[in-house]
Amino acid sequence: MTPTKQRLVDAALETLKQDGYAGTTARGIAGRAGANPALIYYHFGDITNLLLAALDETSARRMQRYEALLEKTETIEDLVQLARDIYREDLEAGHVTVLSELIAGSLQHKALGPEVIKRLRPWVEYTTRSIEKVTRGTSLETLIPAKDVALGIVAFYLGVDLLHQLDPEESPADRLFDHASRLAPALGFLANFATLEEENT
Amino acid sequence: MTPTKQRLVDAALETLKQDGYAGTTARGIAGRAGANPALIYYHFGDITNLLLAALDETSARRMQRYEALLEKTETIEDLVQLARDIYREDLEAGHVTVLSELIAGSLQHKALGPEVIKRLRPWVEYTTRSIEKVTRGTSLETLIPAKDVALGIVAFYLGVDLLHQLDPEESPADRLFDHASRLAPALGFLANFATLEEENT
Amino acid sequence: MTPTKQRLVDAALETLKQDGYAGTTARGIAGRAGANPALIYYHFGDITNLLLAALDETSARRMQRYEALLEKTETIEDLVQLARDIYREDLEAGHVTVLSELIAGSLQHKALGPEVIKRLRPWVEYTTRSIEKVTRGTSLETLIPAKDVALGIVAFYLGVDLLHQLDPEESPADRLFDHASRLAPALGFLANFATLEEENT
Amino acid sequence: MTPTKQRLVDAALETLKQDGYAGTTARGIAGRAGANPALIYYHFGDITNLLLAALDETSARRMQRYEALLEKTETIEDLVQLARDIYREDLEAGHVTVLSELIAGSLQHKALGPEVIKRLRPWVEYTTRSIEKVTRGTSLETLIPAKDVALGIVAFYLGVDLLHQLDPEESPADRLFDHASRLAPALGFLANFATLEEENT
DNA sequence: TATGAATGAGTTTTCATTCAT
DNA sequence: GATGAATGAAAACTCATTCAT
Repeated sequence: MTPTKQRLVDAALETLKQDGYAGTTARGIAGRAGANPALIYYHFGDITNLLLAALDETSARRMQRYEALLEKTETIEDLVQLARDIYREDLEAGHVTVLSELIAGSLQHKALGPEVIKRLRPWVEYTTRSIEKVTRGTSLETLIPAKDVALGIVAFYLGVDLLHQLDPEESPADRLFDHASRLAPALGFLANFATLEEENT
Repeated sequence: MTPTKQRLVDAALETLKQDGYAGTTARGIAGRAGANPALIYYHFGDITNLLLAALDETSARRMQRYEALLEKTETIEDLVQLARDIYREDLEAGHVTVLSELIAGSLQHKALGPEVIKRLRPWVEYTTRSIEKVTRGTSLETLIPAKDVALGIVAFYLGVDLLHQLDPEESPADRLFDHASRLAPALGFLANFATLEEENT
Repeated sequence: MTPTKQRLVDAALETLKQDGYAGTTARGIAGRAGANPALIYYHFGDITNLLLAALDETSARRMQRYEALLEKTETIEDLVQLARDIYREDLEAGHVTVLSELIAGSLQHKALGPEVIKRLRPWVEYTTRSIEKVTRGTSLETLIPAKDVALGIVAFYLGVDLLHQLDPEESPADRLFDHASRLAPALGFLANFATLEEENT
Repeated sequence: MTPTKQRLVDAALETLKQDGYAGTTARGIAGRAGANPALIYYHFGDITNLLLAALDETSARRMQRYEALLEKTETIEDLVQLARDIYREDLEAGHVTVLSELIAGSLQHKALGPEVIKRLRPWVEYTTRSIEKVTRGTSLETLIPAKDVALGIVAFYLGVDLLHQLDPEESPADRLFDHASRLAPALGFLANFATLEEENT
């Protein structure tokens, strides 16, 4: 990847984070990249392609990093910690904002939707795998399908990020993670109870 | 409110739902309302004001309706049902989409943010009250502050709506509500257990 | 028609004549009309629509005038004179240039072709009628179908105009009309001869 | 001529035929040639030069071929047949389209005009020679100057091609050539008659 | 209240062309 | 000879907004 192409990708990410999808223009991106707007079309064909390339890049980088973190995750307590680490990093870096802005924008630019879906799928799978890993062999495994929980968690991340865009002070996530950490051990107990319940049914 | 104003408000909501914040233009709204674009400026000053007026209206209507539903909500099981009813109605009517698009758009139009916050607050309060109502007197009351849970639930709704905009087929919420219904009774038990835990700490 | 709309139409015609299809731009037209380029889109939707509106107008004006001339045309000699009068007027006013440039441009803008065809048809019909009028009842009537000759004449006009665009000095038409005037009486004779020929076959 | 230059020339012709002058761009030509756009400037200086080189080439090829055909042309009937053969070949190969598009484009690019005139002249001369050859010694020789007729025929070819660009189905030429074949013998007779006429004047 | 016309700044995108390699 | 990157100008078109009526 040419240095200029890279700068355009970085600038596109930055612009999405700062100005949102509706505020992301070729001029804005090129300006931030210190490049000529025409280069966007030379390198990417159109703006949407650049935005998707940017999403690809940020996704690949994060996935690589988070796969490493998943390696070391074994227990539910670990998982809560992993979720919290990822949350912090993503929020600060604005990764989820890029995603939520592209989703919001996909109403206007219908072609965007399917492309974003493609790029969201690995994250749902990652989350599913994470859940399966720590619940495997425990009774939690049968309580709720990991994939459903995963989708719920992804939705939750997106929503929290929206709230954070709106009001960085009022972000509920930190406190919720505190509570989750506290309750994680109990979750194991609930699992057993739930299993008994089901057996009694 | 004159009929024209009303038509503009309705058209603004419809446009936000269909085309997203980035695709919402004066012409588009006026066209849908069968009105002259200049009327937007005559009646609302600018587009943003119209969008906020639209958010006000849809919020007021829903709040009135949902307050009534809350009246009849007494138990956790009722609450799960209430959550599910609201979710269905909101999703189908696109109420949450209006909100999430305005939040996404608030990155571009910075003045939008504070105004949206103001209009989001009643919903967090409503959710808080709902939780408090069904947990009052139970040990759940002390487990997690209702307001934190409420913010989490609002975030979850926003996120689910984003996913639904993206791919209406893959919406996770229905299945999650099923699981929640099933687990609601267990939640009561967890509450007691958690309380014991805390007493033991 | 608004004065501004009219000025845009006139400016579009003028621009097509002076700068050709490839040199016809929104700015150019608006500049000549002393109007804001955005008005083209306000009034006509896009440039192509304006060009077609211009073609409509110039066609309507000419058709009205030339119908009047046709009224007084009775003999072959009259017809040659009519052809010459129309040729002079069209060439000087650039009417045919508008047409030939739009035809040339229709290779680039494929949607243009069918629209131009529609607007060319009345001229072929006019020419056919003219020929039929002066040959009706004579043996020329059976010699060559009037419609074929008409299409040939339209083609000839277009070609002459192209040559005239290229080199106004070398235009062949004036001399050819002289020859035609001289030979017109002979044409009557040829007609009879041809008929005899056919009868002998 | 290097293979690349040749490919650029061929691609330029093809682009003119397919997309017209207004649709002919450096990228388009280079793309069709499988070459880098910069090569156009390396080899030809600018686009216009390439287009003229292309016109030169196609002209030279056709002229060589058509000179051979002229060798065998002796009578008026032969000439009508020659005209028809050339017409068919040119129309199918798009040779005349190249010419008419360049003429149409010369309104925009004023420098194009004189260059195209230069390259058109040999065709007028070729046509003049053709007419002179078959009329030499006959009374037709004095009827209309061959050069005037030649210009008229060239104009007609250009016009027919324009109509053919517009609507390949409605092309009038085939039928007109049929009529011309039929009437060619009569033309000889007209010639004599005309001569007598002139003598009587 | 309502409208049609108008505007200026902005949008995405394309273009011919240049240049370092 | 050939290439990929780059550029500045200009293209078509859109937008929020204003204003006279």
